Amino acid sequence: MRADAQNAAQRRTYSQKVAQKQAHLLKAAKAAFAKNGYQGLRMSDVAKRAGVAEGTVYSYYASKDDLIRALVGEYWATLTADAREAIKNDVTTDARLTALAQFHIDSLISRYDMAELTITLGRQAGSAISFTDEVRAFVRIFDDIFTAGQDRGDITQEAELWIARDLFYGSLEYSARTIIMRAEQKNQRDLTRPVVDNLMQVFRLRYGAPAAHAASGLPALPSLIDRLETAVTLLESPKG
Amino acid sequence: MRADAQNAAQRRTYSQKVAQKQAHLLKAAKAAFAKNGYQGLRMSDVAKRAGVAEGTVYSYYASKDDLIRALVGEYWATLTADAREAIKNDVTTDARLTALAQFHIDSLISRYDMAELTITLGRQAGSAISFTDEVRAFVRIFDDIFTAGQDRGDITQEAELWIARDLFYGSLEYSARTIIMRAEQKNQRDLTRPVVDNLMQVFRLRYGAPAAHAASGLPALPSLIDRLETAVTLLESPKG
DNA sequence: AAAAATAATGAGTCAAACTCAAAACAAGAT
DNA sequence: ATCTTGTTTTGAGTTTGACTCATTATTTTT
Repeated sequence: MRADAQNAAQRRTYSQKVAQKQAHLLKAAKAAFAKNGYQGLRMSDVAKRAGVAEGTVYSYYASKDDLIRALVGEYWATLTADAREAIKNDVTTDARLTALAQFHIDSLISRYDMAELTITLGRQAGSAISFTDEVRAFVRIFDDIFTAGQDRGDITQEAELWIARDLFYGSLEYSARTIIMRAEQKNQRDLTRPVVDNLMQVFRLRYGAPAAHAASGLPALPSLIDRLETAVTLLESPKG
Repeated sequence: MRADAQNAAQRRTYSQKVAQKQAHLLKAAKAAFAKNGYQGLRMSDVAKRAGVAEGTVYSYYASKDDLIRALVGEYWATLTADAREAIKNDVTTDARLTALAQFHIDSLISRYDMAELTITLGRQAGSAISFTDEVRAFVRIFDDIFTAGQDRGDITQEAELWIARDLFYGSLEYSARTIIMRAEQKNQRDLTRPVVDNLMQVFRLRYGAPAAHAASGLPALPSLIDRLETAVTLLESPKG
């Protein structure tokens, strides 16, 4: 089996341990990467850790980048599963988004290198950024909650999904970076909480999630404003 | 002069063209980088473009990373100057933030590779992210507008600067990425505008910028809400 | 114009990704 | 069981490209 893992995985005859071997190599790569990062990862080290010759690694992954890409893909796949798990007990749109935000910023902080690599690898050869299916699957978690929220009437219809999504993930990622830079902090939850709170506050204000009132103590917009302004107009009119 | 540009620049005697030479090399590096990116940049290519031997490059920049770092630093320095230029005609907090947002997302789209590199380089050797002074100077533009806005009463006092900043830059950076991915678009302004509009809307809602009403047509919060609720309470009370 | 200090040069070193011909192995076929 | 054929593994060798350093060229000082 040379260089094309996809095809090999589908072949019926001969040893069918390809997937297993790949997973084994990936595990070795994971350890090697964790130790030294992307630049510091040596293919020879991966081979040694996996207990195979260097050439063998290349028959499963065509290049170092290919290997790292698989690593990143696996990371996102796990992340997606974990994120879905993390939000599954929450029923309201608001609570689900909050749980997702908290989960995401925590994950980012613990493995920021992965998020970074995701971006870096995308650009490598060609000029345009391209994400793997795994990343798309992760992003879809937000999309699902958001559009479901729209269907339920928790979220304003006029919202542009992609912009809301970028606001959500973008701010969390940036804040994760900021928090990592202030490395001293022991209890990082003290820093992530305000970030999540602020983001959710913003979401409630901008994208209106009436269902969330009780929990947040914030007024729902814009319905409340409409009610108030109507009332005030009456109050302020000569007639009284 | 060997490997330590800082010291050399301070020396009085001998040829004082060091800074000039460095700039010349940087220009060559810029061209080489623009063509092939970080991985694709060859030190030999830089030398050839600058019309010097490869060893000479190393006497001005100790390593490839060092050279790239200088490149990124110069990019941010220019960006900072341009950004300050772009906002200098706007006087209100709201208009200044809008101008900065629009400028930033446009810049990101035209040179996304630089923003990317900034993050990548930070992590390189050590484990913690570290930004250059140039990046800090750029970030400070937002901080200056924001704190000045707080002083003027345009922005709510309780706002946490760093969280607001991350929301601002984070969402813009993410959206820039999204827009780049949809490469077909000719007139990208059609895509950046809604992003900026949405972000500013969010900022007005969350951080309250009363000065912006007229322009946006949006009510200022929370002061308006307070006023309205007081009025409605009166209206709704038995007394009338 | 000789000596001293500094800078530029490029052939050479070295590390690490990647290749490939040969060896080892597995699965039928006889 | 043994042979044949197809598959996988191997690791010595190639290649690439960052980086070094003894030598040469240039500039400044005396």
